[in-house]
Formats: sequence, C-alpha cells, structure tokens
Amino acid sequence: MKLQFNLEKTDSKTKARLGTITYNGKTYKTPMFMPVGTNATVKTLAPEELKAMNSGIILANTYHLWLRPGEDIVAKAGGLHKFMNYDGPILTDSGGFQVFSLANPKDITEEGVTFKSHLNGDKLFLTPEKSIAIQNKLNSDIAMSFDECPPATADHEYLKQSIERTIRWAERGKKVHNNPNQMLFGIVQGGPHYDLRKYSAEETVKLDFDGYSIGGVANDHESKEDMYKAFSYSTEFLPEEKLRYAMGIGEPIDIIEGVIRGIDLFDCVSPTRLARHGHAHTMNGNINVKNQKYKEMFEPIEKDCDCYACKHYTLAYIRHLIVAKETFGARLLSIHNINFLYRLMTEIRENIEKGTLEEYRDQFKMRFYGENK
RNA sequence: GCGGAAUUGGUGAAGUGGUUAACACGGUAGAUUGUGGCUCUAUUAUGCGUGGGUUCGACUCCCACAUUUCGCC
Repeated sequence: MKLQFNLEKTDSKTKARLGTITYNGKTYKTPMFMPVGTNATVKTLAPEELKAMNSGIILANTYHLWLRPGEDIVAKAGGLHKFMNYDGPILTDSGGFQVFSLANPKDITEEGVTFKSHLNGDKLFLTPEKSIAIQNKLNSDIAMSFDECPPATADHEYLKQSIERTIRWAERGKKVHNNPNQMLFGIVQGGPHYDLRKYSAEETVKLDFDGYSIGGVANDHESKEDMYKAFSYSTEFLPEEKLRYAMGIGEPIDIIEGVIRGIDLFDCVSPTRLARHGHAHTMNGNINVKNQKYKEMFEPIEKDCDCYACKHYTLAYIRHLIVAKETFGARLLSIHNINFLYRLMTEIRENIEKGTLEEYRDQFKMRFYGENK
C-alpha cells in the first residue's frame, strides 16, 4: 500500500499548496509537520498519544536503526510499523545528515562515506546502495536518497562538486531500490545559490523520484534569508504533482515561509528537544518553563490549547517536573509542542484556503516574535 | 573544668601577607532546525565566625570572644 499524494489547490497569491496524503485507508492533509522519532520512537511518546493528536507522518532514522538494533531485526519484527506499533505513515532519513556530522570531508569518496560510530567509535562505511537497502528492509513508506549535506556556507565550487556526486548517488540508490510499497525521494542541495539549486533540482527531477526534498538548510548558522532563498530556488524547478519536503525545518516562522514558497512537508527535532530542555511553544512565542516566574503559575501553558498537557496540568507542575528531571515533564511538553505545530499547520491550511496566508504570516510574526524581532 | 583542631557563597571546598577569592555542584538566564535525552554560553561571595590589633597592605600574623568538633578528668 504505497502512500498517495494529491495536490488539491495552489494559492493564487503565493506558491502555497493544499493537498492530501492517502495511506492505509486514511487521509491526511498537507502542508504537514512530521515529528522525529530517530530510534523508532518519538522520544517519550507512545504512538497512541501521537494518534490522539491526529498525527500524520513521523520520522525514523536509517543510521540509528542500522547501528541499533539493526535493520534485520526490524525486518524480522515485520517492519517498522509493526516493530514500533505505528500504523500511520513513516518516513526514514537516509543517514546522510548524521554521517556528515560525524565524518570529515576527506572521508567522503565517490563510493561512499567512512565515519566513526557515535556509539562505540567503530569505523563504518555507508554507501547509497547500503542506505537504500537498509530503508527497504525497515519498510518505511517514504525513503530518502543518500546525499551529502554540506553546510550552506560552503563555497560555490565545493557545493557544485558535492551536488554532482549527490546526483550520482541518487541514481545509484534509485537503481537498487526494490520496495514497491515505498516511495523514494531525491534531495535538492545547493546552499543559497540560484544556479546550484536550479541545477540540482533539474538533474534530480530527471531521475524521476516520487517526491523531492530540500536539504542543506538550517544546518550552519545560515541566515533566514538564505534559507528562504534555498526554498524558493528549489521549488521553482520541482514538478507540481509531487511532494516537496524541507528537511529539518521546524521553527514556526520558517515553516510558514516554507509553505509560502511551495513546500508540503516539514520535520524537526525541535518540539521534542525543546521539550526535554524545558521550553514550550506558545502562540506568543517560546517560553522557558524552568523560569522562576512559573513557579506558582497554576494555569495551563496556553489557556486555549486543547492538548492533554494543557487540559490536565499547570505550568507550576510541569516546571516542577522539568526541574526535578522527571521524564513526565518532557513528555507533557513534547505533547504540547507537537500539538502546537499541528495547530499551526491547521491554521496555515485554513489561511491557504481563505487566501490570507501572507496576512497570517505577518500577524503570526508579530504575535510570536514581538514587534522588535 | 583542662588541652588540641576547626570556622571561606545555597553546598563541597582551594587559597598561608601583595592587584578583580580557584574549581566543582547547585541557582539564575540564554542557545538548541534531516536528535548522541548529550551539550554549550553567560552569570552567581563589595566578602572569608564576631570584635580589636600588627602592617604600606590581612582570608592569611597576634589577642579576646562565639560556635563546632576531638581527647582527657
């Protein structure tokens, strides 16, 4: 049962799109935010808790699952869905990002990448073929091509060579991909450069993937301006009828700006990582729940939020849990933050429907970041 | 009662005459964008038990007192 995407509407004023994903008898709406569950679990949350928030696609990571427990064990379990008890769609990252955060540039060759395991220092070698083979076995619904993920600030010449190699790797991966139920996405790179994004997108599209990712964003202190350029310069050359996915993007304003530039999918560790560090998203900006001023705040994080944490618990209690390093605190904040992004996506979709997305963006910016930001 | 030792921040403590009192934990704030539940950054004692004294200068030396602690009767 391969996931299906249908483009339903394109905004007349912006490049924003409304669409639906059909999967396993259910329909999900795009633009969509996808929480990250690196080790086949969205940290601290049960699948039931995600589903209670009407979750859609969630992520898992090829690199992590390859090292532990190993793709064969997941396959023996009956694939990722059965292994982790999630019957919604699952996307796997190729491991490209992790590998490059652990490898030196000199360890990157045409054949693949040599790097050290973050678990025990073992010398490892990953290739496009290996990444796809692992993802085939994991049996996720959307697999990513194995790409090089250079920083956006890398120089033009390096980026050009890197893109050419990533395209060759995409082709190699596609050649060995053999899971008929699994989509395979190509990845567009090129930093903030128009010519490179155009080249990367056009060459990747020629290989005809099921969808396209925009990579190399939000990874190296790049400016927001450069990030948004990367969005625009990439989507301009991508086919209308296929999904577009901005990898690693999750700051609320970046999601809105991404949608405006024609992106359908976003994933980010931020809601759960921020939660573990005691931060909560609110429509009026992020708050640090650990702050002393919440010590006696016997009110929910957000009064009009319908999440489990806000319906049953107070800031004072959640603050206590976070300060005492109790995992229930991280869990409540994770629920709230993920639900916040789901609420954000709902509002975004409503405003695309109404044709008021840019006004919404301006209002949101004012409310979330304040006038000075 | 006699004798010895000790007393530095919220905590554990370093410092034995010379500018702004080390370090760690904790606290307070901040960072975190295809997740190493990791981590990083800033900040946190106008003062060294109390009161005198010596000295150009004292947490550091001297005296008294207080408190704690150990030993002896």
